[in-house]
Amino acid sequence: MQSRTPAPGATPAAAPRATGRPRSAAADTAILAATRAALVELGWSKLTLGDVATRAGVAKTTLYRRWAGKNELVVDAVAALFDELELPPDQGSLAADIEGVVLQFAAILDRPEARSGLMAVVAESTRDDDLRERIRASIVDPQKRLVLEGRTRAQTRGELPPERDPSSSARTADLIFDVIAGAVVHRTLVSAERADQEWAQGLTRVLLLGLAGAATDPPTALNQP
Amino acid sequence: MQSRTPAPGATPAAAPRATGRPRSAAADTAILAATRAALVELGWSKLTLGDVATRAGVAKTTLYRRWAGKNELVVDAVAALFDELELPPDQGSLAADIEGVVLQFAAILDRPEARSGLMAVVAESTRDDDLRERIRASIVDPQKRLVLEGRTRAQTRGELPPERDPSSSARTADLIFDVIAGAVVHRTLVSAERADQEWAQGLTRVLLLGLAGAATDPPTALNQP
Amino acid sequence: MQSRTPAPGATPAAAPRATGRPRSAAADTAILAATRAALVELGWSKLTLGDVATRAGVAKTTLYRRWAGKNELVVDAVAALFDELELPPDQGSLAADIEGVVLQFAAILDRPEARSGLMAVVAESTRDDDLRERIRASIVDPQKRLVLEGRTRAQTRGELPPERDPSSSARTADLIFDVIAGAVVHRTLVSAERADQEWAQGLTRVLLLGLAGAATDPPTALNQP
Amino acid sequence: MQSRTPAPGATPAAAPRATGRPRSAAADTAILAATRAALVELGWSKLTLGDVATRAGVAKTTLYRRWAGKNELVVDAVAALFDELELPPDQGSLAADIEGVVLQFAAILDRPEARSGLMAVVAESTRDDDLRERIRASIVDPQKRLVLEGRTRAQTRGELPPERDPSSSARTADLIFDVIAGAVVHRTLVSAERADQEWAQGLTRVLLLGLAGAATDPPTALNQP
DNA sequence: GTTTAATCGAGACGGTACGTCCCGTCTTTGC
DNA sequence: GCAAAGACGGGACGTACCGTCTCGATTAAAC
Repeated sequence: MQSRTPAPGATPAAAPRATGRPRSAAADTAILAATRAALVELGWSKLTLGDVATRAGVAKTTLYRRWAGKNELVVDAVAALFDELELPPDQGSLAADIEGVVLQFAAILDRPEARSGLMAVVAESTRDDDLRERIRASIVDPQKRLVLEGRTRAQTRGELPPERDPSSSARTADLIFDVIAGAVVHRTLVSAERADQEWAQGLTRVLLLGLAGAATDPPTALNQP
Repeated sequence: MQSRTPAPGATPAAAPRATGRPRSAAADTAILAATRAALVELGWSKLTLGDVATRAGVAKTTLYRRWAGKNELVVDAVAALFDELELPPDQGSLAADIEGVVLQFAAILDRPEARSGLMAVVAESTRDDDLRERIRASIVDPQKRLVLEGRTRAQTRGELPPERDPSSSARTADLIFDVIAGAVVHRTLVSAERADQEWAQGLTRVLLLGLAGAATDPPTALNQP
Repeated sequence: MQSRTPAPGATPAAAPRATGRPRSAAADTAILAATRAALVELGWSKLTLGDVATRAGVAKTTLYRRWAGKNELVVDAVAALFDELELPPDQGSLAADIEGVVLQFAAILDRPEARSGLMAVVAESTRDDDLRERIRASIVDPQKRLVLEGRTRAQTRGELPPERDPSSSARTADLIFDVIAGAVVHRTLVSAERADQEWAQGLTRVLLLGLAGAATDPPTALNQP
Repeated sequence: MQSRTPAPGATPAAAPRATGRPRSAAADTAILAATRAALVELGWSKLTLGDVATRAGVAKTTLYRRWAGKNELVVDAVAALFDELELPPDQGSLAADIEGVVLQFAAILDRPEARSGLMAVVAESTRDDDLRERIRASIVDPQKRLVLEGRTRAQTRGELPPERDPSSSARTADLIFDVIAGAVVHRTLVSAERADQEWAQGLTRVLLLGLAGAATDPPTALNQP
């Protein structure tokens, strides 16, 4: 999770240092919480690391010892919001599962610390490959997992046929993921409308019908009316 | 286009001031071009207004006389990229029209000045209603127009039935727009993959099949398999 | 007087810039006064440029625009104390003149802003030739002038013979100056005793007798008893 | 020598603690040597205690356990340079003795670790009485001893009359000491010229003639020419 | 041979000041 | 009255050291 030093909890077997005063684990928690609080109050652009340190009751140096900058810090702070992201208990149908995912994502984007924080780091990531990889690993991939789990469930239920071509299958999953995540973000942040249950149902319907048709029709058929 | 003073070109008849040296029209062009160049070289976060002024061969005061700040300036600079957005000549089918829109939007997002500039101002707009309105008026609405024009064309062609319920119709158009724009953005910036023709075809197919089904099936049918 | 930019008042004919807002002359005065006040209250080592700027009612940037650092600033601030250094009106005798110079120098070193400020910059100057030259020009040379004037007066009065060998004459003046200034500094700062009138008379007596003897006796006589 | 704890070697009888790991004697030596090395390389103002500790191969805590701060450490480090200060074997004349003292002091001030270190702690001592006392005890008094020894020798030789008034005698010794030390420091650090043998002879001559005259003439005679 | 206690290295900690960068405003001269 | 130029007060940056603290590991005298 840290940027400056490898996460110590990730590999408990390999302790990189055995000497010196150990880092305070409480500091990490306090800093991330303070970051989210500052995001809510001030937004990304007015958030300062000095202020975050003060809120966390921590020296600025402690903060810089763990994170390389504002971007990395906010990614970790926002990523924690996505840790609660779980595919809800089996709803009995693919449609209900998709709708659940959409609403869960919409609920996160309803939180002000996610709204400005998330888009801001995405904007920064357009010029920083490390940052994009960081976002992918700690924010995007956990979401994507839900899409893949949902498909597995649907296949178990028999709603979807088992996959034949793995590469085409991955491409489809990517497309669905971009559509779901992209639509929710665009609706919420650009169109500035709530992604409520009715809207989620509409999106789900279009997606399911589109996928059902795509599974049967040849891909090029639609371009030849 | 300006933020501080109403655009002089818009209403040439009503000149609010008649004395003193008139504002240089060339300065506006130079400033916006310099802004785009700085976005390409430096990205949003490292772009400074002082640097833009220097690049444009203009004093900082001149810049502040015309724009209220970085956000407003970048919105105008990026908005100019969307001026070229046009529904291409009738391709003969709804699918081709949609695909054209998708690719055109993808082409704009391929430009580095759009990538970071656009997302950054969207992030800022989450805490600034004026800015969001500004973005909507000069960037989002021109895109949305394409979706509406495409539907009209398809109705003229007979591919789509004429609208019955105007409110449901608007809701559907909004959904499509959020899906298209959101998917392209997510694919391009978050997943960091090119939105090429093959991908555009896949998205178009899902969309068309979804819409076709949604037009016939009752909305709730899918939730009751 | 400034370090960053050449003193504009020094060469009124050559104006280096004709455009832009001119520098505030009041700021210079306020900053130097604030520096002396901070020296009195805090001493050299606890003096911070940020604090000086605050006391002067000036931004830190304004201060850095004019001086390169703490050393240069303090040299100028202390140098102003030496501007008042004047050979007092003719006292009628060389002894009285010397005593006057000693007491005047002692009076300056009695001020706390001079005590720590002066020695600190001298210490720094041991590793910075520019700084030493700066000290020489604005602090030491004005003092030295008094010694030379005093000698001229004494020659006019007939107390001292006119100079024959200019180089030996300069060497003697340097020696006298090092003795006077060095003794006052050492007495005041190292021995930490007041250089009062009684002490000044003692120093003056030794100096005059030593010089009178040196003018008559051959230099090497004393080493051959 | 230490500041934090009483010097253990000074009073070997009174050991305040008898158990636990004893302090490393080698550490003291290494730290003082490292301090002098750092003074030579970096000068006073850029010398940091962390760097000294690293150079000495010692933890920062070890250093702080023995010295209270930079000032105290540097005083001890510089004081060691004055340990070698000895009145050279009897040269046969007061003049030669004085000249020897002057040259010996000049030799010490020729070393870069003394140049900036000494003046810097003197500057600090203007606001710290403990520090001044420390400097007096470990640096100034050893020098002063030479002056007193030189006078005793001269009296033994018959060059100087035995003292009659002890208080006036002490005053004269103080004056001579301030003149010698002050002149050498001023010549070396402020005038930035070498205090070589020729200069030392000049100073010695003035001093001896001055003292000889002062011993015979009434003090006030010179003010009434 | 244990115990005991102060030492050692290492390095994280809460702080303070640094000197720089940029902000958005202002005060000039000149067109 | 606008434009270029640049100084202004202000705020945040990221870094360097400060002097303190918490670690586990020595190390020698006391038991």
